[in-house]
Amino acid sequence: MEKRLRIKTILAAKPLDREIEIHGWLKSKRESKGLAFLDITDGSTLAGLQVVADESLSNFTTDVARLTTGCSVAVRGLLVASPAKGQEVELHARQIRVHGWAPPDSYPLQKKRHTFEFLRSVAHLRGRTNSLGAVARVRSRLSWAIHLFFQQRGFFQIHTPIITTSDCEGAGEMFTVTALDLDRLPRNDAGSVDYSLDFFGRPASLTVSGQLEAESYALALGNVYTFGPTFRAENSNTSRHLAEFWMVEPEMAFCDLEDDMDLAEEMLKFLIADCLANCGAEMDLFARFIDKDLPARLDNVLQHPFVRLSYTEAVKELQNCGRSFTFPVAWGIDLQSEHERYLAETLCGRPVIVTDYPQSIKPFYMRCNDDGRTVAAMDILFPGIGEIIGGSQREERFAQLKERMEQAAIPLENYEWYLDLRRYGTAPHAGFGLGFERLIQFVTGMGNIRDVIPFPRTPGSSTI
RNA sequence: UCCCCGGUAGCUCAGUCGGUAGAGCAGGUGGCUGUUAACCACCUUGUCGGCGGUUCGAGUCCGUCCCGGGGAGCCA
Repeated sequence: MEKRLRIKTILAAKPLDREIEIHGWLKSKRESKGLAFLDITDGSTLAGLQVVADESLSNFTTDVARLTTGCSVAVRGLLVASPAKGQEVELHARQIRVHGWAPPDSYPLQKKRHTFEFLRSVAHLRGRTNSLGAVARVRSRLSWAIHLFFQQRGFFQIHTPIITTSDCEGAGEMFTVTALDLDRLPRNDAGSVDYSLDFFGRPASLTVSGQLEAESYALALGNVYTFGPTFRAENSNTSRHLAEFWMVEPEMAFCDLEDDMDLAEEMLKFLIADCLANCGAEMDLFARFIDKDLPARLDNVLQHPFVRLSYTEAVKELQNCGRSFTFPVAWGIDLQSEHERYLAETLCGRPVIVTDYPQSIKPFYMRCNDDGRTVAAMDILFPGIGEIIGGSQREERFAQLKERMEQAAIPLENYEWYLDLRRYGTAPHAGFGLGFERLIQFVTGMGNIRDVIPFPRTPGSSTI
């Protein structure tokens, strides 16, 4: 007898008229006289397996009749073709053992639709629902597909540090990491905290980006990528922001902005296509229950080249489109959500890459263009979700980089190592950052980023 | 952080002009040899987010705080 067969395997192989054993959770139960139909899922796939139980089971009245949604069971029986509509095969139980009960007066999940808002309050259980389980499987697949994409192309994964002692990485508020006793902080003569007594002998934080460290290894191994957690202490309360999220950051030596954009576009299309090919059941669920337009929107991304337009062109389009925006458009301003939405959704109707932003609104490490007022930056804007990728060609020229850092008041003493990359064997290089959860949002159609990560961290909220 | 909306049974929600609490689902009991969100009958379930105020009377009106959602800013 086959033990511990997973339902995904059973539904694919359909080992008919064989005795098998499954383990899973009861999704729903339907009873007639002396007969019960149990829908069992084990998490391996969206679909459940129908188990047919009758009174000949020794524990039919003592156990089987008392089963409710959420109970975990082991079922041993014969897999047969189903005589009724709705499923191809079913398992005729010869033995049912209860692993664990789920008292219905306290178990929060019911045989009905719950709001995502409610499910967030039971984050430790919500993976058992169809939709959140599907999100978890898609997330896992996308994670794997990211490694596939880069490894197939000869990129090396670099584990950049989670704890950083760079004062400023130019990407938002940081979480402090300390081993000091916060109730009894050591002070120096000036009255400020004496970090020389802290664990690292200097201030430390959680990383807001692995880019700078990735640059170091790009200038050693050529093509590298990072994929790990990232932390921002911004007080952002939106459906697109987390305090802890996962970011993918490729970095390539001997690579310009054009190559960077090509890679980003190829990667996004690869990831979407991979998900459609390998998570069919989950994608069908999202199309049915989450967003009816999802298949068309994904197909639209796959079928067309992304529109590429410079910031200067984008500003002209926005000024001449005849719309009045809440934030007026002028060359030099940062594009607002309403502007980005117009570009991606109305003007182009597909992903747009906006390039060559004004130097004044972008970080110091982006490469200055020959015009002296723009930098070789690119943002990829997706319809419905906004910025999903931000990238640039990096400033590889020592003098120009040092000047930009001084202008931006970056403490050079902490970045000598970064300047060394330009002092010794510098090379043109470029990279970008992809917000992993935003990608999952786009692929699944899920509206709130808190529902595409198992245990979301947001301002004022990190239950579990 | 700002703007808007919301918080009523385990869940999803209704609750009129201020007059004393409702439905569906879930759960329980019974019925039905094959159900598919099973069905039929009956039954159970309340700190109306907290505190304060107005009123003869507050789920309803006012103030305030807490929590959640949507949007904005910032970003990925």
